[in-house]
Amino acid sequence: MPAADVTDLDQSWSIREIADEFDVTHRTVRHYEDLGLISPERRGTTRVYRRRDRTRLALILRGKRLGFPLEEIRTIIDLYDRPRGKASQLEYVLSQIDERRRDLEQRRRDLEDALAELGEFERRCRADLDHLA
Amino acid sequence: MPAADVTDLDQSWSIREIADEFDVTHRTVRHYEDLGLISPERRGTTRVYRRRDRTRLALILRGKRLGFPLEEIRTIIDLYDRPRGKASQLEYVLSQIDERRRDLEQRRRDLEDALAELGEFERRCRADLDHLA
DNA sequence: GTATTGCTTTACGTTTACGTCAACGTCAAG
DNA sequence: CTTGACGTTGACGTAAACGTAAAGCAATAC
Repeated sequence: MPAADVTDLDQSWSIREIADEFDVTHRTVRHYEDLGLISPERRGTTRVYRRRDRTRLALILRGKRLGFPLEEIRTIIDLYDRPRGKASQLEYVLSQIDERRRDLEQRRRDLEDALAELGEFERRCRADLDHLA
Repeated sequence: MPAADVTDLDQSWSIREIADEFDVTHRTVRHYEDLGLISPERRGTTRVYRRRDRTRLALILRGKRLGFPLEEIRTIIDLYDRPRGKASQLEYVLSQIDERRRDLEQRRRDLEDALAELGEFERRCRADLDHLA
């Protein structure tokens, strides 16, 4: 029996299907294509999305949740996909990785701070509440 | 001798001073005021920023680094500042805190995933590089 | 057949987050 | 007293990230 799940390399989806699945509109998906973030195959004029496109879309959406602009997300995705046969290219990619990590770690610090403050605030609120009872 | 640092409750700053200090433009600061995120005193027509405004600005900018829209940031700041004398109000605040925490924790998961992927990618790049040498 | 459904492109509209003038007040320095 | 430096309020511009409407092709549904 043929695999019917996502691990099937030959499986494909329509724009509506992946849009629904990732909970975005088809317009959004096309917008990402306009910006060069995904480039689905075409069957005639119709877009055909494969596993690779799903992976990219997932990366894009996570990047968005993290607050990155689409252009920056594109450079990140391109970084992952860029050919890196020569040492000089690899060195460059490694430097980019380093830059990205710094960015992400700054965000993590901000996030931890925000969560800590939230926790402290909650503690005070609960104390106030206890005091009222 | 009078305290000359930020802990001085009476200290105040001009729009230019805090803009420079937080590395934003005065236009940005005024924009935040238009949206009701900060409301500095006025000496005549001139804006006067105090410690409370600095705290808010810091919160705003961290929110921005985390990718929150300004309107959402306002609801968060208002949450911190809202009067919460009655139990019903405290309950509401606590529910809001819970919602915010969920959001932040989702972001943290995304962030951890992104960092993990980046680490794995770096590992592969370094392996490729070693293989070339 | 025609009608509906789903895909396509083109193109203009909208919201957010400011940038960028313009036009003016005000206060200290020269 | 005029020149700057810094402040003010509009008001319009812009880039990003889509939304939305128009108009058309193409296959299935009746």
